[in-house]
Amino acid sequence: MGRAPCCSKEGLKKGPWSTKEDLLLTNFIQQHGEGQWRSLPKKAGLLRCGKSCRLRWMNYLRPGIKRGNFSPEEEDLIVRLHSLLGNRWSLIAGRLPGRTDNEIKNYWNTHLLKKLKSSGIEPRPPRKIVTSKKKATIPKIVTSKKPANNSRNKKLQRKEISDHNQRYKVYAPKAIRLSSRNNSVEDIAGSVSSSSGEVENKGIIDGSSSFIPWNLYELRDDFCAEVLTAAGDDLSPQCALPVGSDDCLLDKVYDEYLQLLSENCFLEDDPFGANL
DNA sequence: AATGGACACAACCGCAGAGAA
DNA sequence: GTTCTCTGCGGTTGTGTCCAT
Repeated sequence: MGRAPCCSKEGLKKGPWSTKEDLLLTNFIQQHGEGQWRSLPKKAGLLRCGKSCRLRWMNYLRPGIKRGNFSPEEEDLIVRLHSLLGNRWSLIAGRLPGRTDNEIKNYWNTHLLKKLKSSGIEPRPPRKIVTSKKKATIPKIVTSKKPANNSRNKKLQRKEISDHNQRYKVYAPKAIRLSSRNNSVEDIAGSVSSSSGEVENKGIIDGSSSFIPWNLYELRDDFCAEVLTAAGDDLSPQCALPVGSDDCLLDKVYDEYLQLLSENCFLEDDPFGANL
């Protein structure tokens, strides 16, 4: 059974938002609050899909969104958190006051990755598992930055990737949903631990062998989760810093993080052995 | 001035978890 | 237990801008 589309796409506007649309959305949310995204566009008089409205609000219009250049402290924190958490952008964003996951993700992909690579650092790639215990090389499907702009090609490409993934059982950590409904750090730690266990049983392909500062890329997720849990570090957004909070909070997070690392992430010797 | 490639970032897409029906 | 809707996530794409030629 196919999934119903989030909304009827017919007659809906796509692409960049106009000032007028922004105003309509902002006014509506100020009056009625967030939520009910599906019905919101109609009520607010917008020709947009609810998903698009939500994204626009969350990433751009929401009060307290900090825009512009990332400070060196923020950069550093992102790199460190990424080394611990991987591409869990929402978690990382939760520790950076006023920054959105989308912004951090973009910044990582466009600036930080290059920066790290130019310094000879190869951030840990997404971890993959294989069914065979023997380590294998997974051929990569490379998608060009600007693929042919036709839907048939896109479909073919997706099918290709899907087939590829099925064949090689690419392990991509699931996104952990961060809502008011769930996601205590135990949930996160649990999910990380369990997935790591699976990885351990089935073997790991670890493409990262470059030197990484702070030794963090050598950490295994489960250990990191334990470290964070043991330190009482709740990575859930409930505990995240409020958007638009005082800048000194960033320093606080940073200090807290450094302290955490100094207490737990010594890693002079690899505590996990060399069998990763 | 025109052009084309690289880059940056906003926005879109598909997937999946959670809860309601 | 099943299906559906809402919501949130990460990955990917589209497009505007910059810059070198």
